[in-house]
Amino acid sequence: MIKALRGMKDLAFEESSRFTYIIDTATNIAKRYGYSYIETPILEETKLFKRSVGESSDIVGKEMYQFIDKGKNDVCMRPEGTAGVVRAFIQNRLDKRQNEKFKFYYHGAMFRYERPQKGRLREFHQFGCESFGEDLVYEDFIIIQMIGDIFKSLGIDYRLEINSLGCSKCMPQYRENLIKFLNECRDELCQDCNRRIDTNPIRVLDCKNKNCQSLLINSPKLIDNLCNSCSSDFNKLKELLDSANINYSVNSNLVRGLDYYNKTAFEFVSNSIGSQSAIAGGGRYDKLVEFLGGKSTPAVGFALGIERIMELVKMPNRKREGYYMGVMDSSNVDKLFPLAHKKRETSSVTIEYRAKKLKAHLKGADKINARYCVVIGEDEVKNKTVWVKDLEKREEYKLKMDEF
RNA sequence: GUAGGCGUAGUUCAGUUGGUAGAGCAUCUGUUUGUGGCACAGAGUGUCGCGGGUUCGAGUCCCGUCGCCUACCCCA
Repeated sequence: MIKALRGMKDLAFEESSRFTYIIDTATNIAKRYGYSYIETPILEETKLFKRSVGESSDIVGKEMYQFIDKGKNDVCMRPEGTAGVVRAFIQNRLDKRQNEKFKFYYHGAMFRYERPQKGRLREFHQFGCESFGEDLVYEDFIIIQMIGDIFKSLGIDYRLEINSLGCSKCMPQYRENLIKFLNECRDELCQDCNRRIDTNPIRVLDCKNKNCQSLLINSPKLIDNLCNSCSSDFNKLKELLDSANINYSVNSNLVRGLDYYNKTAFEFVSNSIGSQSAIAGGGRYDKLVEFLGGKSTPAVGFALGIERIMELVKMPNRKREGYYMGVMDSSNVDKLFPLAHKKRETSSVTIEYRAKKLKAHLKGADKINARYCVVIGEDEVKNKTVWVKDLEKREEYKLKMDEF
């Protein structure tokens, strides 16, 4: 038997309806916040991700679906969504329209070659938003509020953690201080952290190792070393969240996995889906557009992990909907087709081609959760009528075929 | 890549010290005339993941292999 590849899944029935429900809900809310849809290719030049996500990250270092295509291009399947959107933003010269704001939402498959586990697949799906051209911290707040709206609408409980990663003024200095601190306790830190000190020292901060965390209690904190601008933006953000009654906690060790973030960083976390608990993450990335060759443009964005959210979402109760049609004598099936076609202009219709007893038809209609069970039997043929039962109201009636 | 757990019917699982393969759910049919969800009765379905080995005999024991799940790492 041919099976789907490891870490790749089919979604059908109840699962696929949860999947589309999440996307529909997020889409509606994003539109209300002024976002419009952008579709970008799954396959991109490998360079794009190496430059944006960063070669020090595991995503680029060892998790990409990367290959040489038949035209000898070094390509890879996107491991995340932001880089492609930024590339499209620059390629379409939107960066040149400096006073305009652009807001895009997207959703689609992302690929990372990792060992699958709960909440982590090799092909997974994200819904995300990217806002370009706004450097005011208000936009950071509005984006967080929007994610809050999406989770509220989906009936999902979450914890919000925020941090500031500083900017090119305050980060380098902090980074040096941190490296100095880490080198002092190097021998006591775990192996992974020792590697990270050289590759990406900021990442040591969110090491899960308990021993490392206890050593880090005394590490210099970035939020204590922010420059004036970063610090006042961060305070403003907290103030806005407070006044909007959005609960959050400041996690000074919160680091984004991708290198392009600066200033505001946030993560929405759930306690009830196992180890992979981040259900949304994002922040500001003011340098990325310029870094990818565009004109300097501030930007903020986020992404939701759809599969992780699927574990949490409470679906609204499914209502009875549409028509089920059947006959009691096989010679009459043809009579259903024009009736069904007419109803399909506005409703969903399922036709049972096989003749059955009335009881079996009612069961069939019930099983597919139809609102109406429509049956043609002996009497109906004689009188040119159809028999209709409203399965919800439990009422039945007969209609002339032409009036149906 | 590492560690632990698990692979038996469509599905969830049971299967005692090795002795011809089981249950619930689902499906289909019936419970006398054309009335759903409930109840009752009946029916079908298996390369016991795959390959070796031990044995008169293996779902059960041993070895190998593949797959799935969870966790580490990393991240949404």
